[in-house]
Amino acid sequence: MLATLETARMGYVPGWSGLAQTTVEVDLDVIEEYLQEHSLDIQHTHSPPTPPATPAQHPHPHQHTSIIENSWSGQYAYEWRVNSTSHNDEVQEPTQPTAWSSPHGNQWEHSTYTYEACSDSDSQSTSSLCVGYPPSPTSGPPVERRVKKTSESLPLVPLSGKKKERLFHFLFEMLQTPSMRSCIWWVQASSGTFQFSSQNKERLAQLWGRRKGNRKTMTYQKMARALRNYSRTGEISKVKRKLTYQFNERTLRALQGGF
DNA sequence: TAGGCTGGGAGATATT
DNA sequence: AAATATCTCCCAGCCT
Repeated sequence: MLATLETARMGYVPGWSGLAQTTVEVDLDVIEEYLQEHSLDIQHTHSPPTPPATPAQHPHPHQHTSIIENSWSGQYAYEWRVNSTSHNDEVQEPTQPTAWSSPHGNQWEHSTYTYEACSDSDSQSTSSLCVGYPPSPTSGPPVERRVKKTSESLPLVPLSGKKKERLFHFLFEMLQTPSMRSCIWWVQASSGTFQFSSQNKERLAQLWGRRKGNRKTMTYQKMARALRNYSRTGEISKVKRKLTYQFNERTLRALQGGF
């Protein structure tokens, strides 16, 4: 378990490279149960790597696999260290799970939980993004809007006290999680453009709500409202394309750890 | 018509 | 304790 935690926070989980192209469905009940019972414990149930498959041809819709849960200890300010310099355009190559560290050498803990695979018809293009990776540069340049407080609010530097995980952290983490690609994926990783699955966006929202410990169910609509608030700070902007948003450059760099 | 987008605004909670 | 930040929640209206 410790080894798993260690490898997770080091940005590597065995078996991930093979999971990268698996389209899965999040079983939120399992996640919820897990989160309730093992908020910090590790449960790494990893499925054998499966060959790339589009949702339509997904062979094992209930296959178990693992994703990373950032339990967000909140003890220290954070700084992302994501190996991102090799981002491909259009497609996010299977990458290592997000890992971040505090300036004190502490790193956010990750735990893994099990969930079941899912299919998403809407993400076919998407999943093909994952497997065949058709380009989707049509999203065009980000829409610049409103006043920006920009990255003043971005925790690039050590902060004192505790910090809660923010939505864009969560989204970035999900984007780094290959098995979440049925819910969210990079349209153009190099530009920070990402898209939600119209079919699984609610699942992702629910996952966010549960991570935050909300009493009521989080919905995509509410999550999107929070995303729109980011347009005021400039951290994320809406792209003129359905369910598509874009991290601004500084936010993306900060998340990637590249300056 | 449905699904998605937008923005106002009040309220809750965490952080400074 | 007060101010501020960051959502959360609901709503109405618009767009495609």
